[in-house]
Amino acid sequence: MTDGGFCVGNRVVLGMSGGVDSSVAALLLKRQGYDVVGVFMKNWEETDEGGVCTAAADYEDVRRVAHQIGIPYYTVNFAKEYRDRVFSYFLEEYKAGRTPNPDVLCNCEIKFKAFLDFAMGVGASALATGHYARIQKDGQAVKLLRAADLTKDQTYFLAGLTQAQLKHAMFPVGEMRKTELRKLAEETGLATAFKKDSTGICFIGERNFKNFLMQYLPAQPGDVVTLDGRRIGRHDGLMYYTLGQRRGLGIGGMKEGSGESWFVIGKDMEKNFLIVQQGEHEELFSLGLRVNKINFVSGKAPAKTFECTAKFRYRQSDQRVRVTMDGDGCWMDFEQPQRAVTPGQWAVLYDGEICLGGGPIDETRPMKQHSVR
RNA sequence: UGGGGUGUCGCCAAGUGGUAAGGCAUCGGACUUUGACUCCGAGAUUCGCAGGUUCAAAUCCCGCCACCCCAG
Repeated sequence: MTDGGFCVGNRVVLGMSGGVDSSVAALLLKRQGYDVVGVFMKNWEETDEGGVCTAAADYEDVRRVAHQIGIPYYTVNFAKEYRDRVFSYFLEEYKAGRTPNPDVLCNCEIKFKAFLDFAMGVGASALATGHYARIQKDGQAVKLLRAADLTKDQTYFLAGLTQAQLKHAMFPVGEMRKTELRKLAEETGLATAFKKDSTGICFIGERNFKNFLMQYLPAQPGDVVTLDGRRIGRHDGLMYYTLGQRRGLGIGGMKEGSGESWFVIGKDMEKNFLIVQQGEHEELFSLGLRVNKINFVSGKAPAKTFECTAKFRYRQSDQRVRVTMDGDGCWMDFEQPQRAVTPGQWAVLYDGEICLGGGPIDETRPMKQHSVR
């Protein structure tokens, strides 16, 4: 065993999506001598707008890659678990006017819970995925580190995981750069070598987001208003918009005004107002935030108060913050005002390479208090 | 049915004889395993309508239509 001693057996269950990353993960694990079992998760039953079930095509890719590499492959279905533990939360958050991040929860509840249980149940000593992240052994504990390829780092989505979960996790592609990975896939002739990276909510896929939400959350049209109370448009429902959003407002070319774009700066759930402002101003920024329930990968906060960096949404550059623990949650004060920090999204903390953990944003401290009229 | 003003892409708006700026919105693409932001690209053979002058008009002339304002 040269895997750092995280597992006692030789069997590894690998979650295979049908994408190039998990395909290469399979290749690497196989080459390292593991007893690799590829498993495709089908966690969403519906077809896309075109009536196409993309899961079938993805599973076909899993089959081809598994054949090429010479590993067995299976499929599991956690659609019920996904609906109960992820999608229901997702809808509740939107109803409450927030902007949830289902994929962070999916990792906590599905991939590294239901799926991990499944893997353990079939005798695997570890569960591997194609995530771009790294795990480092630290005594009895494990640390979650950013991926070697910082442009692909996905630790943001893994910040909700615990020691118990990460001790059984393997991220084979975490040390690779994406370009190297593509090259390896191509050289090996993997069927997925040139497959386009997938985006969209994991397991649900790319959609016209608004139309998708409309299927579950009926439209509740209301007024689009400015801070001084002018009604300058109509919206289809507050849940279809997020803070900082520009497109889809349909506001343009008014006689008065600066000619700049309009952005969503707030929602008045009581009055069903979508509050917008022209141009990027203080009302769009916040100085701090609160997380009511924060997870630390290590199991506990590093200190009562500490400084580190943080991301408030995926692919944002790190920002310096001061964290002050408060019960199960904490406050974060930003060194620099941050644009469009949005409740429901995750605030994820980093200490250099180490992902410390994170939690969903519950409230923000606006740079400038504002309310309509 | 008196006077004045205005009609240029969905909206705002340059352009006053030389062959339709720009902004917002919209659409397409890139980026992206959330939702956004961002970036790139596209668009009026046509200037309320119909004639006329001119080598050439959105820009000049004539008529009509629509809207606005002030008077009544």
